[in-house]
Amino acid sequence: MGGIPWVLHVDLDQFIAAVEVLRRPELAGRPVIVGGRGDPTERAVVSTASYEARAFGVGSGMPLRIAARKVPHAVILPVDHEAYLAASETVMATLRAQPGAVVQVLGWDEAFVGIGTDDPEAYARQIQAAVLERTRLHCSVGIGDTLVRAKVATGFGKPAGVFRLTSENWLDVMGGHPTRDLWGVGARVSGRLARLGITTVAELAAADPQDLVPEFGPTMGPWYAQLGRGDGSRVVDDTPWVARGHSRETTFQRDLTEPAQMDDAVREIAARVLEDVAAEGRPVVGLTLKIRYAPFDTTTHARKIPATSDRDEVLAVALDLAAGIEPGRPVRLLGLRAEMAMPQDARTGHTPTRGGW
DNA sequence: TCTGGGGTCCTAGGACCC
DNA sequence: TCTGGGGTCCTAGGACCC
Repeated sequence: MGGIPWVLHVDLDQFIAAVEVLRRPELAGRPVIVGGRGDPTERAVVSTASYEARAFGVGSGMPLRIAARKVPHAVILPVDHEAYLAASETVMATLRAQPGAVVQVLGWDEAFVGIGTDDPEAYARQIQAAVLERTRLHCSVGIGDTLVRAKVATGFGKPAGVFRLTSENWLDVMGGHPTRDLWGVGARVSGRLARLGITTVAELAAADPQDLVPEFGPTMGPWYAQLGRGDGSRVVDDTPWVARGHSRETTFQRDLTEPAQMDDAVREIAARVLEDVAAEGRPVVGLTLKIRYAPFDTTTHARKIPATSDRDEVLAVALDLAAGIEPGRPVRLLGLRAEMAMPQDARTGHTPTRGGW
């Protein structure tokens, strides 16, 4: 494949809501909210809202209860992981089928596509058409000369558009934006940057990386400065992802108060984690129990263990960690994460790090 | 606005070792 | 018996993303 190397970032538009509307065409044009088990009286949050629902101020992460209050006539649906996974796999297969494409999956509804071409816009339109034809789903495409610029560009293309962001126009387009609009800068970090007198992308781009070290450390400080410039890796890496671990957690509809209930919950969660781990055929090397006490006070207890694939051994450690739950405090959530041994080739191979981007 | 679930990575501080 | 300086491993917590 000839031409200049480009990074494309493909992002499905309102993915989850779109999948739901596809199988229930009568919902088209209506405010659709997907979250939890679809019951707004339960403890749950919004996974995705359709554009019609977003117009009422509903967004992902919002408690379902609040969303339902804001849009009383909304259609509220339960999360259906299988359906989204199936749709996602079709989308990713379509991307991989594009001539010359190197595909790096980022999640259910987004991926980087590396391609050598002299007309990235035409290639992007071709991708959109192929995805639409195969799945009836619309996507937006960001074009960039780095991963970061491609990822940020997509936001300007939504919905169903294409936008190009390179070193040429990065500061013109992004310079005046708050640092929060960068991929990897959240509410906390943007606040800490603001205390250093840095509120815009242009200011972050102009910052001396070394000046950020005292606040953010030797890895993250320079990384944020680089992010401000939009610089970083240009390499789309299609190495299959190897999970570091698997976890399950449950927010109880009513807080648990009895130790026996908590032990039962840990057994149940551990069984599900072990199922996920067994599917990988790799031994467990560490466990982390997550406890959220009412009202919302979260802590973790972790332990490294000698590599084992024995379910009873893992369960015994999980229960031992659970013995550290403070007696007398109502528990809102319990979670368990199992860390797995990395396969030999993955350990020696390329491992993506935040600093590396 | 009473706040999910599944991930990843970074940092700080203590233990321990030489 | 006023106390160094690395290095590594471990745990807890924080931050971010979709």
